[in-house]
Amino acid sequence: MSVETKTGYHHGNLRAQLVEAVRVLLEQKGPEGFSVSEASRLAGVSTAAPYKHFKDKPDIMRAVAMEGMCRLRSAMLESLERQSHRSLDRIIAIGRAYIGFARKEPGVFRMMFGQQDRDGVDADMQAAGEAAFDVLIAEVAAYMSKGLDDLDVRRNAYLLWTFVHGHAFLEIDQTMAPDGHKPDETYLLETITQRVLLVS
Amino acid sequence: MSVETKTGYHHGNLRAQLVEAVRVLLEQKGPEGFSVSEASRLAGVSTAAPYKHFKDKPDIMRAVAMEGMCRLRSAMLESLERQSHRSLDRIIAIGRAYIGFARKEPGVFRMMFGQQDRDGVDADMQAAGEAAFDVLIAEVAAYMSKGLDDLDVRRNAYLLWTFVHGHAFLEIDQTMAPDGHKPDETYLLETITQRVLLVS
DNA sequence: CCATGAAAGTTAGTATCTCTTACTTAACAT
DNA sequence: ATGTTAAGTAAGAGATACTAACTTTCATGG
Repeated sequence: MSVETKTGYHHGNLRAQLVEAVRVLLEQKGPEGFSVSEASRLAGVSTAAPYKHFKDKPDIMRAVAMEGMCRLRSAMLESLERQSHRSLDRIIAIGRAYIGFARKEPGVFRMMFGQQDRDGVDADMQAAGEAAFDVLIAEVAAYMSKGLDDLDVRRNAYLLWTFVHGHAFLEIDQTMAPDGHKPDETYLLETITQRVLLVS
Repeated sequence: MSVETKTGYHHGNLRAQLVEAVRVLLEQKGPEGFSVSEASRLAGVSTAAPYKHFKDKPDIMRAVAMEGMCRLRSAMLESLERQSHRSLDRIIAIGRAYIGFARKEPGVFRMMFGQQDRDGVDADMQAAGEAAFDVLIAEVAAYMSKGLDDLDVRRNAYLLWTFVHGHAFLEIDQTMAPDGHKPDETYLLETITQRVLLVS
């Protein structure tokens, strides 16, 4: 968790530690509020050192986003372990994991999605995003007893995803009223899951 | 549309023109890719001039976001003009306007939501966001023949909003597959509107 | 066991950016 | 006319992103 400082001349672990430092700063100060220099100081190296591992600042941000997307997928998978086979609860659990991640690391979460730099998204990032989405697809397919490529499976999974994604964003950007107007999250998850999966 | 340059010593319209210049640059180069200096040059003034109108860079971004939120609300309202009274199509039209705005100005759209700077969102921004949401609330209330503060109205409106918001984001961040997997938008809007409003 | 090449640091420096200070211009109210 | 003040400018401090050129360390083959 803490950012360990280096020992000798060679750091040995700088790349990973920079990503971690940037992650921490991103959450603390927001996307505009921190610098590569600051991350370097946190890691205990000179301000030029990062450029041995990354092309430029966006390249670092991409690495942070990428690592976040992998962790999101892991969290989604993990949430399934405590759920019984083929119940709606499995899908709700995925939604909770997704929203939980956004709440815990809003800075990284936003970075994971707002990334494209000129003509579209990085291919690796897109693959990672699809891998996370595939976790949901698999559960929806299992619940509906249909194949992974079935059109209704993909449609329903996408509907569920848009809902959870939208709620996660509205939750971390507090554009909604301070709370008074916002429905209970459990109610939301159960309702939307039912309306998407039980009606069709 | 174009950024007119100033005439005399006093610009006369600098504040508005800076907001416009930043808006253009934001769409062209992304949130990290432009500077206040650049916007100043676009407007034909010195790089110090903006600070007569804005406290700092985040203050400018806030103004851009604010102006965007007002335009979004206008677009939502406008979309209703062509719809007959009390039909589901009115709600679909609002969704289309919302998604259309995001697609047309993804940079501003992201800025409108990812704004909070330390302890929450600017109060004005929050009010503007709620004003936009209120357009949807009013239509849902009318469709359901219930009051604006009815719990079911607010729940359903929020469900619809999360869906459209999530879809808008996934659309502009192209985290999904290039198109192949993405369901048709008209299908999505109609389906979700029906499942939220017809089932309950 | 040593030489050598590459990986991964460093220092120093450039161009640019944000924002401040002190000064200047012009518009307007009285 | 004149004084006040809003809204510009110029100059500069401090920080940043990134590059170039140099240095240290490690790993590896002869």
